Amino acid sequence: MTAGDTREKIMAAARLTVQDRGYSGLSFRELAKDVGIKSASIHHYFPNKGNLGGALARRYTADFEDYLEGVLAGSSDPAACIRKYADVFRTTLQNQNRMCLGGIMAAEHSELPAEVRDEVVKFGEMNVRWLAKALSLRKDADAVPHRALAIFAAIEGAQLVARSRGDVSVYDAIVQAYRASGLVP
Amino acid sequence: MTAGDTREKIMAAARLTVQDRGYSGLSFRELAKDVGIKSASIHHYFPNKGNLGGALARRYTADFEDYLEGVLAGSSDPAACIRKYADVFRTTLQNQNRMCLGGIMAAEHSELPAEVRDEVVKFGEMNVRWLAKALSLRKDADAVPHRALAIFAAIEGAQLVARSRGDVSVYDAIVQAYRASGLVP
DNA sequence: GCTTACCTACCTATCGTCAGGTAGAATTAT
DNA sequence: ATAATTCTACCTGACGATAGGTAGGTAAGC
Repeated sequence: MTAGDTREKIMAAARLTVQDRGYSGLSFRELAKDVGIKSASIHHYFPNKGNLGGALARRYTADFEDYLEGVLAGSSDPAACIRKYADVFRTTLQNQNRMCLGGIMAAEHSELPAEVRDEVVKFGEMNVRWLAKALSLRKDADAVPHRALAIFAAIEGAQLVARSRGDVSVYDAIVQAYRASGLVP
Repeated sequence: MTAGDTREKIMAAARLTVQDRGYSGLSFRELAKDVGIKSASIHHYFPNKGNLGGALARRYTADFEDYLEGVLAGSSDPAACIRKYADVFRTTLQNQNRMCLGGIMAAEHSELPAEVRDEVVKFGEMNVRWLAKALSLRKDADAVPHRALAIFAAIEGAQLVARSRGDVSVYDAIVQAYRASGLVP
């Protein structure tokens, strides 16, 4: 097997599980079964669950940031960029009613080891930073940092509510209302 | 002990725990310790965890609805009513960084028994119904149902993000931005 | 020969749940 | 009025399942 392959498989499977069942719902035994190894072997790559959770969130943030930078590089229209941003959360919902890793982990805040909590905060900060950049593409934009934070929170909330209903069209309706109100460009 | 007193104590303690650690974080043994009885005794009042969770969410919805009806009875200004609505979520955060029961349970969607899921949906529906009533106090209000849904989602998201940061002022900043954008009256 | 990448086997802790018991209050029968 | 019965509100003590984690072994590759 290629070097680092198993580690990647573990992270990929773990991410999908956490996005569905949360960090608390992630178990080494089930994860090992998904990957095709034994649970003890996961400890070869991640000494403990907190370490795995932290790595997961860090990677999630990095991957998302990469994608978003690409979006920003390909368009200078805030509305178009933020539409693509919202589409990511929509796609996640469509993927078997999954949630944003940062969102589901935020809800689990009090059950999280410190190293995971820190990464969840960083994920949020990255989102807000990017949204602020996207908003700033329009020269007359004002109150950018607060508005970026609000859009991030609103999108997370839309996903949360839509997930509880098990209905992507609820997400669409909410985001549409955000646009109608002027919150989202 | 007064009849029904223990049952009420169980529900009160369980509600606080779930608002902090989620439905998955609620254990019969810890709950029993909080109440001052043995874990097996909880089954005398609630046959199983799903039943307790359902009862919890139902009560949470009813209590909140009672409060909100009072708000609507005391004012005919949408902005004032919805400010009081948002203040409830703020107070919850101030109560040791707790979350709305409906919000935290929504994140746990895939781990929830059907009877709890149903109550979570009903909680959301009640919120949206009330927000629609509050918005309709202004005669020229339009797109009321969608806007009500959007406000509910946005407030839940604001609470989620603020909780992950452990900072109520983040909630305040987000809600302020909602108002500035026109989403929230 | 040492490292890497696994494995088996086990540990301790905790989970929801249940069978069965008990003291006392309430109800019913005589 | 008293005795018999049943109900309420708990208890003890255990069940099987599952959790994260660890010690130590093995087989392959450099």
